[in-house]
Amino acid sequence: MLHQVQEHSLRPLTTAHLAQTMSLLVLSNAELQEKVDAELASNPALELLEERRCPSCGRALAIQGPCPICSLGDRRGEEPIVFLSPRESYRPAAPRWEDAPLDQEPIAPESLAFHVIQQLAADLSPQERQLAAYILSSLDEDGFLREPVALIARASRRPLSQVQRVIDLIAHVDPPGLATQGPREALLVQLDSYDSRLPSVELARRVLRETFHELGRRDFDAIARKLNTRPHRVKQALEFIHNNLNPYPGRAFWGSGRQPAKADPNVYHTPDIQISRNPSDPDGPLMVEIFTPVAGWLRVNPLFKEAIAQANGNGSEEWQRHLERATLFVKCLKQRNNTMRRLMEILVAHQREFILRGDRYLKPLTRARLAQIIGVHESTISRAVSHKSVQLPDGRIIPLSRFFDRSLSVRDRVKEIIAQETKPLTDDMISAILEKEGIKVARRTVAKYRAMEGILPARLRAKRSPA
DNA sequence: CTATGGCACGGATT
DNA sequence: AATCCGTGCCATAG
Repeated sequence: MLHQVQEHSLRPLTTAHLAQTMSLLVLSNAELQEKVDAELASNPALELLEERRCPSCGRALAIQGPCPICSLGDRRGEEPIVFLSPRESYRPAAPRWEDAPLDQEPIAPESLAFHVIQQLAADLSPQERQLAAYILSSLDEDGFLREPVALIARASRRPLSQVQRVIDLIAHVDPPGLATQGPREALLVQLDSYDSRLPSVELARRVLRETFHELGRRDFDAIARKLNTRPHRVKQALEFIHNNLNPYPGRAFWGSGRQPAKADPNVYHTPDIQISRNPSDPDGPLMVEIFTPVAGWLRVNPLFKEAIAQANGNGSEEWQRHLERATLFVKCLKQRNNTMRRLMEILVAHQREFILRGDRYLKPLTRARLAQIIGVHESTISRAVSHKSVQLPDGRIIPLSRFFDRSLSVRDRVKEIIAQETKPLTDDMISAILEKEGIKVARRTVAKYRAMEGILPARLRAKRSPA
């Protein structure tokens, strides 16, 4: 029998509680959403309260108490502001282009389409610009072109080859992979910007072309068999894809959108957490929004509780079970939120430079160390970190685990060294340069970093091609 | 002969 | 206990 505890107690009540808290903690927001929906549907003791909005700014609130932004006052400094936030309030309205007329450019500045057209303008004839505008206006929320090319050709009365050419151009400019038919094609297009002489790149291409289905199930062995390679090479190739490519090119740009029906858990589409600058104080505290799966909030229905108390004992076993389950669920959610919140507070405070200035500034920090700081078990942090994605102020969506990437900053430096070289530097030389900067890495390791970033070895880099 | 990639080992991390 | 990661050694391509 559950007994009353204080509202903010973090102490687990029962082993069941502990187990469920853990199981909720690993879940990404999307996964949690399903769980909550299911629970809500099957348990009458659970009640979803209507969402509450901040009276002054209209922002939806996920917690009791005042709006975290409005009650900010004039907080300065670098301590991040971390708060929970119902996803709905953050989803910027997706651009609606479906009604865009063909004969004019219905393109607002700041929009994805504008961004693309800008890059393309010089290479397109006026005719083609119109066509591009039309194509861009037909993209779905993920940035994919679901409409068959032939249809577009007919609608716009242009030759198919021209339509295809424009699509290809669009696909190869900034958010690369835009206007393709789906994640697979998007990834393939993005692969084009890497050199096929790199083994991982070539294998990645084959994986996507020939074994996309198996890829979805992360079945390394099956892929390896089908492609006649070893599983560990497949793993490398997939790692490459995972680290360097984005299957939903449209999302990174305007941030978020509706969850695709079939979410690939290994891929980041819509973030679980969003970090942004405070618009009214860009150099001040960072705002960290941890999305919650429901708008409004969840609680045990007090009427239900009361009804049980009155019906005391007569055949209400099932109700009793519902009640306990609901109480537990709410409690676990609360604890999950709490853990996430504390995690992000420390993490963002510690990695502010990384968040604002880029990969180079990621400071080394292990999950174990963080666990020590917060005072929880390491496995708790591991769970909290896995399956989560974060959107940074610059719009990039990255896995939360990247905050713990030991080699990220060095890899970034390696990239820069190579970008600035006048003649190709060998791995040994790069290793030496790094050593002078106080970074001690073996030559072999430089080679690995290079490969991870999709950079060719020195001798194949002979010709520089300035953009 | 030199630069690089493959493999495997051992220590750290999860 | 399992996995990840940096590194050393060796084979090989250039």
